[in-house]
Amino acid sequence: MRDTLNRERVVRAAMDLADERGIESLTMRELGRRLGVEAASLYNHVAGKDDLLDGMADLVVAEIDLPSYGVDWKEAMRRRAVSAREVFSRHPWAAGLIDSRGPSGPCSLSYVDRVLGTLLQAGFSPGIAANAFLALDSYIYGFERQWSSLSLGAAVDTTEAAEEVLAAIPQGAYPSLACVATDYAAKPYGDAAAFDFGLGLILASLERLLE
Amino acid sequence: MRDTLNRERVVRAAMDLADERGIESLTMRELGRRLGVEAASLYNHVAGKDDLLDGMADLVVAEIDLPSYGVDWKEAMRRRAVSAREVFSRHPWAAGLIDSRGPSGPCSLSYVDRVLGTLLQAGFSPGIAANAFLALDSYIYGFERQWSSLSLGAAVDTTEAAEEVLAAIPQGAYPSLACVATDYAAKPYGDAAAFDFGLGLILASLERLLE
DNA sequence: ACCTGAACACCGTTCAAGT
DNA sequence: ACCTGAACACCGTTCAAGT
Repeated sequence: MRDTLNRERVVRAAMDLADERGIESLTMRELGRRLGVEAASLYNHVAGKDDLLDGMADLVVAEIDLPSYGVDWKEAMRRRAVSAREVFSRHPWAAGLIDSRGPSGPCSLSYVDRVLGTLLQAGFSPGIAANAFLALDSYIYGFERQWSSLSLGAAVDTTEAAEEVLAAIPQGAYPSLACVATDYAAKPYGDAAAFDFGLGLILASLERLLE
Repeated sequence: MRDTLNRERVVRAAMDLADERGIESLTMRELGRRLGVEAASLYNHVAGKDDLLDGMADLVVAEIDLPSYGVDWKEAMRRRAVSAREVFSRHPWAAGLIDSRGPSGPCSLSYVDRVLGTLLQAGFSPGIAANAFLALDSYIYGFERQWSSLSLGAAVDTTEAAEEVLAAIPQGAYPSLACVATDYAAKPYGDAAAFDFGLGLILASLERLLE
């Protein structure tokens, strides 16, 4: 259909398919169907499914805002963390895909270099910079998957989700969980706010390390 | 073979298979082969592959040491975090499996309840306890996958890994990455030490929140 | 140069038939 | 009660054949 197929269009279509129907629905055959072509034709533009997944991972990393060298290190780390979380929220399959494949693509490498560069420039030693990077990315990559695994399935708003939890709990069992869920139902918050809380904890401690 | 098959044995064998050959090698047919039985026979003990994966997730959570109520909250959080990381290191497929399925099993629920209970008892408000829990678990669940995605593939010791990185980098590109890798090659550290660093950052900030 | 059709080895799952 | 054999609808991938 419309113009001829190429690698870029194939990878983009794969990302859309994964976004809409989940990564487990991403199938060479289904992707071909969506592009109006047989599955076998995709092999003219992509070496195989592995290559397709590599392409998706690299395009996702490219969506994350890189820290610009000018700004304060803490603000730079905050911005790129927030940007990464938004990307992982748009593409729930992305975090798992990236860290099952390692930072191989050129986008990933310059991402790593920029983050480490910002930390070194701020005055962290190479060893601490590496550790700080790992701590931040562990949190960043872990957060969205943790968040979405907690908010159970189909609940429309977050208060409803908390009430679902409460309803599913046997009376009296899990009192602390019930207490927290009740509190949450009264004043719910979103994933952006929750993410900021944990991010602030890590950044505050890093700042103290610098003094 | 040896005795008759049952759900427990099937789930354990699935975990062993996933540990040894990767979660993507876990196949009903391969699992049957390993148990000396046709794939179809497994359906006598397990409702399907989804049920099998649920069983694996629950057994993994059961391997994590629960905090005992007696000890100081910070020490309790540290212990359960270290225990969880060890479990995820033994079972690299576990973190992804658990947070793609949500905390449904009874083991997961008492795990959540105990952690929240410890935080509430320490004096955190329900809202802060929930946020602290989420921050800690995002880090814990994210760490091992991040770590193993960084240490590229086949390097025997960690120094060798760093040298591999350096060799793969085009001369002069990625200077900060090269700097950190060189430093790491001189004095490498293990995953346990790296995990402790980030964990300490989060716990220290939480402690300050309590004052 | 790109696409199709058919094939191959592999999945998860069901079900009648055996013991 | 548990297992087998065969079948079904689905995978990823290859390759000769078409245009």
